[in-house]
Amino acid sequence: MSLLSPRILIVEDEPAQVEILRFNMEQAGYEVSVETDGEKGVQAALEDPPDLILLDWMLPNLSGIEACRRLRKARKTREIPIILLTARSEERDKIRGLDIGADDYVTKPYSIKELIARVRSALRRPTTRSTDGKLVVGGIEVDIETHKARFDEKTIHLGPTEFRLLVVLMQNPERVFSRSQLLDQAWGITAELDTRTVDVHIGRLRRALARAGARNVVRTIRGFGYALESVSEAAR
Amino acid sequence: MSLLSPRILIVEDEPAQVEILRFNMEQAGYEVSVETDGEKGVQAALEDPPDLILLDWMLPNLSGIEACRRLRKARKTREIPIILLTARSEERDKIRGLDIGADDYVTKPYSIKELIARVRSALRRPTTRSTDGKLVVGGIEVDIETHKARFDEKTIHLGPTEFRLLVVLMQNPERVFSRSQLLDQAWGITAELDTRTVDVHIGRLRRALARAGARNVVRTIRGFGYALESVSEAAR
DNA sequence: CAGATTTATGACAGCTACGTAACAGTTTGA
DNA sequence: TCAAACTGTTACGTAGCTGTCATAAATCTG
Repeated sequence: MSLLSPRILIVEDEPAQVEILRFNMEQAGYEVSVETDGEKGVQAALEDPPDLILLDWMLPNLSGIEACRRLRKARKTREIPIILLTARSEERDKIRGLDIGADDYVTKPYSIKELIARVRSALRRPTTRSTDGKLVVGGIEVDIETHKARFDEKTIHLGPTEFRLLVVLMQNPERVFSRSQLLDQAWGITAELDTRTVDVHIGRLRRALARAGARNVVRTIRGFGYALESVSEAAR
Repeated sequence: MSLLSPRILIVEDEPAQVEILRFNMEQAGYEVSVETDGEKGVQAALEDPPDLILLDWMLPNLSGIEACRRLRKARKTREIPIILLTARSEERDKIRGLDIGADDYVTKPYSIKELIARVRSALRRPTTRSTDGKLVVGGIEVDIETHKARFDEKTIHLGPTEFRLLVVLMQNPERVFSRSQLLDQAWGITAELDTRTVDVHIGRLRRALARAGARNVVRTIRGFGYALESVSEAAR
């Protein structure tokens, strides 16, 4: 998910509806973009994938159902939660939407409160937003889902920041990260911290790893930053 | 279970709901039959026992709760998983639903995806209910049907909320849940509560577990949330 | 080698997230 | 009906995490 507020793409042709949706979603703290037909909606989603899509059922150019199907086919948009907006009179059709992979649907007239609740819930759903799975690099094992880190069967105890730092490094073993890049990825874009702070946390991470027996794992690249040693030179 | 696709009996009086449910269940690969009141529902289930029953709470003729009770009494239907569908305003009733022996409940408005997931999960349970209608993690045993929890032969006394919380955690041992996710799952997606409320209930759950001798079961992940420890790490 | 530059580390004050008790408002069950 | 049980919120103490700085150590440069 974006580090800032989640981005929602609204695909809806009726201007009045658009305004209602836009207003409420913005109120709820989301960043909103709008497309007014199915074709453009799919295009926009492919070019710059949002975190969630609110998709009207009846659309000019490309029906909601077809748009939905296309979004599910493309890799870039496959995982994005889609909530269908359908009118009551379109009852029968709307149902079919779920079959093609919408996450949820809401019937008009809908309660804004309910819609927001569903949006929030969809964004939180772990199944959609899964970077999970285990990361294994040079004897170190990190499981994001259970939030556990181990080396050689021994649990590595890490603070929140150290954990995020380790995850970032492990997602790209061997790759060199500058201090600013690490700040971006492990702290968030908005962090305005002294880059020296990274040093300190790298130090703390190293100590935690050492306590579990993993040494020489985080490599210092003088003048550039840090990287993870993917081949365990510690196992010597 | 039937040799062909599992058969689901839907007992629900609102036509719109029926259509949504029927369509989605058929899409998910189940064979569907429908009854529109409690009396007929029980009859149909007795005559030709389905593999699972989706039971609306508010029904003409015979309330969901009563239907549920009758289904649990009859030998032919005793083993059939029942999922209760309840509206949010009927919140407190739903709790009673679990007492009567429903396997699970879903509050409206529910996400279709979630409902399907629960149906699948209920059907996945082997027919040997004695072992698998129960959740067992690290010495703790929870029986959703009877609404009872035990640790080491000792009964754990839990309030309704604590019980739901424990069930959610036990359905995914080790997995880390954020406070919001726990609110979604144990309270419902429309719940608008302070996330700190979760802390308090976790505390209550811990105390209840401790009274039965189960310690260090609920792990705190600072900055993230909570998870269930599947292997007792009492050694600390 | 000396001086310059960069990194490692210990110390520390401030802060945040967590655990818990207390409480008032409800619900439940006898 | 009343007593007991349950719920969500608040307040407060505390452990542990965070970011900064000062200083030591390492590395580079000429």
